[in-house]
Amino acid sequence: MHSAGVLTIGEFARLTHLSVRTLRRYHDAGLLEPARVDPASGYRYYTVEQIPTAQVIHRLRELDVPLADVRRILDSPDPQARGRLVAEHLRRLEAELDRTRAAVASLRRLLDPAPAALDVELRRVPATEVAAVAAEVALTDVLSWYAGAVAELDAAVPEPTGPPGGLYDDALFTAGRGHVVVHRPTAEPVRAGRVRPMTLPAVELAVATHVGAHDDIDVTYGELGTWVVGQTLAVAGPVRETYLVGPRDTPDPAAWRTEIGWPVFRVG
Amino acid sequence: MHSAGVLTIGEFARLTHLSVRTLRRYHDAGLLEPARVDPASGYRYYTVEQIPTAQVIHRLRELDVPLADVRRILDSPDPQARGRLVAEHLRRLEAELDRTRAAVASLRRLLDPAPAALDVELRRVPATEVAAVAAEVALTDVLSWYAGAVAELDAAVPEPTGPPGGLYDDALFTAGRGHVVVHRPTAEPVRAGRVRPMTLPAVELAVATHVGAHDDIDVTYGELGTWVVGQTLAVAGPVRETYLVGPRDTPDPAAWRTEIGWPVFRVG
DNA sequence: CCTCGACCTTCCCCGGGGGAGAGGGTGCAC
DNA sequence: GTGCACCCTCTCCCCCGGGGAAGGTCGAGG
Repeated sequence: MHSAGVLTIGEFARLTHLSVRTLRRYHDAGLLEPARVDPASGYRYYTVEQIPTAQVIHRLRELDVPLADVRRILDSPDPQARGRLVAEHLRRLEAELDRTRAAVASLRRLLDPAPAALDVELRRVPATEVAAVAAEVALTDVLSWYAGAVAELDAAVPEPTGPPGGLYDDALFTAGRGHVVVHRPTAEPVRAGRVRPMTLPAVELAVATHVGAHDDIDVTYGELGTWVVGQTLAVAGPVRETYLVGPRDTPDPAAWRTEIGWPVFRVG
Repeated sequence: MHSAGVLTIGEFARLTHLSVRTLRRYHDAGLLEPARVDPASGYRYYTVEQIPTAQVIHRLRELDVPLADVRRILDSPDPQARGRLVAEHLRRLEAELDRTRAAVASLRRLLDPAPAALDVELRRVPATEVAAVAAEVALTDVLSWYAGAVAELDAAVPEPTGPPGGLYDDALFTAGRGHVVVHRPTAEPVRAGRVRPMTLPAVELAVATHVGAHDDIDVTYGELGTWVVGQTLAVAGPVRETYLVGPRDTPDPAAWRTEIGWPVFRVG
């Protein structure tokens, strides 16, 4: 069984620096079909022409591309489609890198004692008429969903009477998905596309303003919660955020200001 | 049960944006002990003072720090020790980022058609006397092990008669760990520390030279293997690498030259 | 023919959770 | 008193990309 260019799985493994185990798995997953499988013995035979494919798979796996996506990339017929899929994964890597950087920065701030006290205000808010887009959203999708919803909202609301805001169900954070509303206050009811008129009920809010990008926002949530509990109050979602200064206003995250309003009620 | 500052697990989850499930898991793992556990009901009670700890854990998990390491970080008493552990993880992240960058660059090269043909030479090599450091090494540790071994070797060998080289067992790549030897040719036997005299046996080698950093080296291995198979030869490890130009010579990876010699034998 | 290595399949394990469901206790409002 | 939201424990199963081991079969060489 040594015709020229035909390799057993072990030889192929040595030439590609993949393990035999991994090659079998790639076969089962439909990623790298052996050139021939002996029907009697089940032996897998590979050819040298498959080495470059194996190397591409190897690189994609080093980039943590899931096997299913690797298959899609390899199956896409023309190089352009392939390039698009790869580029999309690279964008995903970039985004993850941004998140990592943000977590590192936030961790440094958490470990350095940052005693800056938070201003918290108790505010009674009347019922408000808004134009809103609402949906059940997963936590991982909330940023992209928000981008689309706010764009549609901006297009539909000609003269908003205040900055945009959002309502976030507790379950979004504790269960990973929940009801989310993005809204802008309006004088007239607006109904277009996904946009619907909506009345935000009157509530009593504990309000604090978060300064900076949102990577740290749970810290402000924690401080706000600490204050609320210290006042013998309790929180009762959904929480309201108001984007006083956001990416629409300035590209510098350090200048962003987000008002967090947590509905409270008295305990005991 | 609503004394000021004491929270049920659900309330604590809302304040920290962690799931109830995860908080229970962190308790079981000894990461975040509730301030009080009711012996009758088993209810976990947390205090607002624990919020910052929960946030640090959250950040570390965002950085993929394993729970066991998170525990070590939290358990380390003084802030300096903590900072060291965190810094160590950040270094690990940096290293991974480097690997990711290398994989991206290599992937681009693989997807662009790079037809540059490889020069392969069949060479009969006589037995050679060398000074060597050998060990059983895991693939993940090979770079750091190599750095230490080559430093010791350089210190022990006053007048090497050629560039440094390495021997790598097949199992290193296919099983993740294997026998590795780093050596330099010498006129006189050298024995110091881990350094031992050794005779490299005479073999017939298929030799190719890899140009550039080692992130791509498996591509050259694949091309060399393709050539060998095309000559109706077969490879038989361990493979030999000779570092003609390496990091010791120039910091520019593009100028590095690594000779790869694969022992071959005739088939059929 | 026998042995040995290479190959085959199948099953369990890892980590850090998510999800579901059973079976029961707790605390608060109506 | 009753409903209901919340909490408890416990048990299984799932995700992913492998690693490892068990036990069987194949092929080549002496």
